[in-house]
Amino acid sequence: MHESFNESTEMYLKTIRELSIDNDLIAISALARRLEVSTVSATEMVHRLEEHKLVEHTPYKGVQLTGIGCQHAAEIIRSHRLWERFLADHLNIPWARVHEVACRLEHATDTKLTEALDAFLGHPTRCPHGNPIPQAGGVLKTAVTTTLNTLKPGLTCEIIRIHPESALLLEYLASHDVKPGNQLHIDEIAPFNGPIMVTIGEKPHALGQEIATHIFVTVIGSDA
Amino acid sequence: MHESFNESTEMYLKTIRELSIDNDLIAISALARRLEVSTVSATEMVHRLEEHKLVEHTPYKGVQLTGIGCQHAAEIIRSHRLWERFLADHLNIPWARVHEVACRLEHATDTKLTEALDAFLGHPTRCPHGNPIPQAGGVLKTAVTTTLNTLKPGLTCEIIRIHPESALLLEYLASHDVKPGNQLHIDEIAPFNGPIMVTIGEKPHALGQEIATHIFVTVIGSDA
DNA sequence: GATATTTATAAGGTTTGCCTTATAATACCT
DNA sequence: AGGTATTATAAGGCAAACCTTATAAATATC
Repeated sequence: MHESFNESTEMYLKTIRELSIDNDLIAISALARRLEVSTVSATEMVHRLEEHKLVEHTPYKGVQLTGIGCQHAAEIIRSHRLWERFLADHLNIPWARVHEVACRLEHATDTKLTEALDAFLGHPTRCPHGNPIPQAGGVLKTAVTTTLNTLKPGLTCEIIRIHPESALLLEYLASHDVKPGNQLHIDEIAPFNGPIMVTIGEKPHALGQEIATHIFVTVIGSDA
Repeated sequence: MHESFNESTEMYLKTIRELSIDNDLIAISALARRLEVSTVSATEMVHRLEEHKLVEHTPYKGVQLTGIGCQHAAEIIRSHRLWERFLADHLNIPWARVHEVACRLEHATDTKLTEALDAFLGHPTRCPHGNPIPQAGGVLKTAVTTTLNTLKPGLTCEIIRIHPESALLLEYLASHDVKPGNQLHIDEIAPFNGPIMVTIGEKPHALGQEIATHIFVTVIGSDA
């Protein structure tokens, strides 16, 4: 039970796990999009991963992680989120930046290091962006949340997590006070997939529909 | 002024700097040996580095770092040694292991992260193996030391640093109490490049000549 | 100065992960 | 059922860093 596969392999495993809810099938096209490679390249790589028994590919349907693949993906995500905590809490690196730094560190991190880091941090349960940190065994507990794009005006919510994360997205959200723990009121939703007008801490913000799919919240009240 | 070159490039730069005292010429064969690649591959790579103005190659003589190359090497070594301090002091990873872990982390570390880490650690000056941590500008101060293999029996020394480091070497040294700060008495030196018999904290140890070249000490006393 | 050793170069190969373009197979929709 | 869109495969290529084997050039040694 040692370390890492190579970085590319790890990125695929991690991305598949990030994109799938409950280990459902992920379209290779979606995977390719997120990894910023061509679908041909992604297909090729998926074949390689399949040979290593890390994923299963159902042609024309999608990919999903095998047990080993899933376990390994969890380890990468675990180390990623622990690093994020360290970077944010101890090195004072800005909330929006820790993600991309952790993206690099995660591939240089073996199990022993991950566990040492976890102990140092006092076994945190969530990353700075609100996402749960898988446990050493790969188990992950997710709170019941909704994405902002599914809600109606008049509701007040607490921001719980941002997912999936990306450097650009986090930078944008940080500049609009969209961070876990903050309260948000849905003022209005413009028609034709227009922006969602919200208030966060007295300040109004307009959030696009696509961005809203990354914002997980729990409803805590209603105007009515 | 951004980040890293690729890992391979960084390994070459770092190794050249580690092997050279005072930026003197390093034989490509020595470089190849340390990097565990063929001399042909090392030569090839040196040409590539030369094109990027990171090294200068004098045929049949050796390589040396250019200003930029040297600066970059210093940054890698800086981050390496800072990581070692973090791993040893905060994560309680064993003295002999931190080197190889840091070897991976260093390539995932940019200048901002390095500086944040430096501040967190309180600007340490030496790694756990006694080697000086280059300053942000690349400046490095080395204490006046001798390697153990150059000394005569009857001398008492303080172990100052282990250099160059490698996982195997450190593991061996750790098991023989050869660590910076410890005192060492040279009991006897066997003929024909035989082992150096020493006493460290009441316990006798036999150290090979090659190993002795990695042990830097200062003489603090003599039997006579 | 001749020989042995070290160093450099040339030629051809491998692996990994990516690319593009083109075509074939399947799925989805009306 | 037919047409469009998606997905898969085939073919050919590229760059980086390695490899081996063979030969040539420079240096070191006797």
